[in-house]
Amino acid sequence: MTKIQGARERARGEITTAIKDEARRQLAAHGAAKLSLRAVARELGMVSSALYRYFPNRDDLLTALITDSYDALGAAAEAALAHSAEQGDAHLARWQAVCRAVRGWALDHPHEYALIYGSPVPGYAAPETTTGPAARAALTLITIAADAYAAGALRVPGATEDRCAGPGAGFPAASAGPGPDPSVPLPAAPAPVLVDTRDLTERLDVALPAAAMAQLAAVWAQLFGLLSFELFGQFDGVIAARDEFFDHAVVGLARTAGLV
Amino acid sequence: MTKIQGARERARGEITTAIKDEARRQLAAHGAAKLSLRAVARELGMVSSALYRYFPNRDDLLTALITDSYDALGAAAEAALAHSAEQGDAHLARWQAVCRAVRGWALDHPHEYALIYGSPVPGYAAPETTTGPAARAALTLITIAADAYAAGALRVPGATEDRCAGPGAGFPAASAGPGPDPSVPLPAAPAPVLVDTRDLTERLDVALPAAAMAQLAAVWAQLFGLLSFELFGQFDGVIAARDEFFDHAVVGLARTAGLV
DNA sequence: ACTAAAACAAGAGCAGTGCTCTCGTTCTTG
DNA sequence: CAAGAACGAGAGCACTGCTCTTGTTTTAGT
Repeated sequence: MTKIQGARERARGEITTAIKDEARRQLAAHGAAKLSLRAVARELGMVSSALYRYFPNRDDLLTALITDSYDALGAAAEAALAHSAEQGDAHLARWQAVCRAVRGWALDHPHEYALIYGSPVPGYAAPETTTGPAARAALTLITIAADAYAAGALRVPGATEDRCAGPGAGFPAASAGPGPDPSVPLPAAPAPVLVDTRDLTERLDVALPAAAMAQLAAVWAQLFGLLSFELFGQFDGVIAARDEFFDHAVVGLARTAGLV
Repeated sequence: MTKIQGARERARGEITTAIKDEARRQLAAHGAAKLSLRAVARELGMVSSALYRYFPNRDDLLTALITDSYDALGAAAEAALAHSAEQGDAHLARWQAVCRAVRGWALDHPHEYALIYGSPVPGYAAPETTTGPAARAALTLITIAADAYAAGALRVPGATEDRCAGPGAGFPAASAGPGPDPSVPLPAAPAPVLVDTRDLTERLDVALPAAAMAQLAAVWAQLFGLLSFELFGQFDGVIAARDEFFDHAVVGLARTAGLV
């Protein structure tokens, strides 16, 4: 009972990737909304109906492209983190490296970025299978924060006694000056949010206080606000120095995340 | 030579708004990508070709909807600011009111939000006419920051000597504690960014340092990262307490903007 | 008040789309 | 080797955005 199902399955795999490749090409050329099954089939030298043997409908082809995009973004983020970590970069430098990698991938694949972080296609709802790859990129920043927390280099909101509540060496508490210094004791997220983020830390199995995870969730979303504004033309005629603007904003995000 | 061009022009205006209303209805029902000129015409009891007398093509109808959406969002933000200001709210409270109003509008009109802040339609480029209404909502937060700056209640990045460089009463400088307190002297944006934002302050005619405007631009984009994540389903299964999460993130944004 | 010109609604038509069904053919497997 | 599944090809349906033509209505100039 050799499970080697030979030429047919192999051909099916090849044709499936060929379809996705051509679809990605059309995506980059004409955008997601104009992605046409017929055009993909025409370009591949097959008839449109034959394509339905591989993808039951257009939305399923889009789903495949979406999961692939999430995976590609996650891989880029993980590669950046690995490279930065093996160079012995500090936490902030790793954070910047990952953010730059995410932006780099987005700039290189604007249509795929729009596919996963832009407006969802109308009737289409992303299936459960996309949540895993979607979390992959976010997990890189989360692990950086968790590493910083373990090293005692993460400011955790709401921690008043010991501002740096990591299990490692304590962070020296700054004696408050005479004036109001609103930035020192960061306000913690309200309780319902902490419930959500505590659940999140357990599901992701990361050693991080719920308050820190709440900051990370907000920062993660805000990062894509920057990217979407840049990619969707909202900064046109407003910000010209895109690289510098992004880098500066990223250290601000690191600050709100509690990173040094 | 009375310029009263009577019934015809009036009818044209009425039909134009009727078309846009029906298009908005279809937008909310089936999404932007499925907006069909034929369906709009059918619902209005006219033939599809007659619609082209009012909008030369589908994209121009979309453009009209986009400008209307920007205007509606801007009006909502301005109304919230006016209402908050006449109640004598502090700067932070006004900031929260405007952000809540923006989110409220977005939640009430998700498809219109996706139209203006989601992925752009493929071949379509927003014309110049959209930049004005697009800036309207942003201007409300900018004026709040400018008011705070005038009142000496805005932390300006890079201002080391007098941390609060407003023309009003000085902000008491906190004596730095023994430990590193990274949050007190906020790093200013790099020079090329400041060039952009200085130009922006001049064009918008607001009395605000370039460094503060750079923070505002980043914060403005980040605000829509939060909204897009919520509206586009990126928070599904992650954050359940949406209101509290948003409110908490908004005060964080106010902090990075320098608001108290 | 009459006429030329502009604006208009309607219909037919074109090229394209997603998707379904049927028809032979080819490959896999018991 | 034969039953059955998978496959490519084609026709066809209902729909789309858009163009062109036709005849009617309203406006504007004399």
